[in-house]
Amino acid sequence: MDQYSSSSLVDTSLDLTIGVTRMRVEEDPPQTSALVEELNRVSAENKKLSEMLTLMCDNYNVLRKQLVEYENKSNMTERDQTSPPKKRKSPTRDDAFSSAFIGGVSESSSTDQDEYLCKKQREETVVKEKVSRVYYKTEASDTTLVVKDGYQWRKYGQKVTRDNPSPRAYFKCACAPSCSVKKKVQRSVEDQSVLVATYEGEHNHPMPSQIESNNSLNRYIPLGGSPTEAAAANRSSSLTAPVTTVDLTESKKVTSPTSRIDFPEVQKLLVEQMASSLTKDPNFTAALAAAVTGRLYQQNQTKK
DNA sequence: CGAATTTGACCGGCGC
DNA sequence: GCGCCGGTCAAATTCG
Repeated sequence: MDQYSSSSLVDTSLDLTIGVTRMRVEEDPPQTSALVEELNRVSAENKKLSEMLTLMCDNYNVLRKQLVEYENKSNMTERDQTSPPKKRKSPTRDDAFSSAFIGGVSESSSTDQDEYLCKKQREETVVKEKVSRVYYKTEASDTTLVVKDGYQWRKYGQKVTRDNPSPRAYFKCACAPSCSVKKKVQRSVEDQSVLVATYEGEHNHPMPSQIESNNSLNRYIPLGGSPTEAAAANRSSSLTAPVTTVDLTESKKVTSPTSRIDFPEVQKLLVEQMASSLTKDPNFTAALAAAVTGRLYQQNQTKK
């Protein structure tokens, strides 16, 4: 989580200024100067974007800090309160944040007087489930509800729910009954190309096929965050370009299979994404080609 | 032929 | 009490 926030440390800017000054050759034909100008403009834009990214990261850090403070405060006040019994609500209908939050409360509180709450907590302790939600980006045309997260799952049901036209698939861990983790997979209402996987419980065994999940051709990228965030990220990129966003909703207490991705891997992925999106940009390739030819041209001139 | 998936039936919680 | 809805079961079907 915080590891993402440190993405501000990742230098996302590409050194496009290479050779720009040296490219000012004696003759400097009008085409070259135009390209150099374009290159300058692009590097300025790149610099501006880098600054914006840094600013965004700073803002994120501040917001994150405030969220943590708010969480702590809420935990404190809820423990003090002798709140009236609330109507039971299905945990699956809660969003990721509140579910994780409720889980946190049930773990930490032990001094409640209210009989109902005690009973409820006992129930929750018995269930002892940690709920986390992960968003995966897929091809929009891909109709399967299969999420390759490294674990093996057995599908035991599928249902069309009221709030979402796309069906919801129910999975149990293949190691069941020894591992009682469950997973629900459904397409996001907002963006059909985003799969929402809700994990209930924690695996009591290691990931059986980490390599498979990494090398799979049908590579799913955990998006995290909200569907809107994921959808927005999807809109801003090509369909094939994988997108990774920061999961703002997931509590540190909640562990999901995808949250185990260590930072260097994320960093590598980011670099790959940037590289692929840049190489797909015709403007960038044109500018790069111009820079290279310019450099070659300069070398030829100096040799003479 | 066994394992995995599909799909309709069933069950329990919740709101009215 | 009844109906709705999400979740689960298990027989039928498909797949390797």
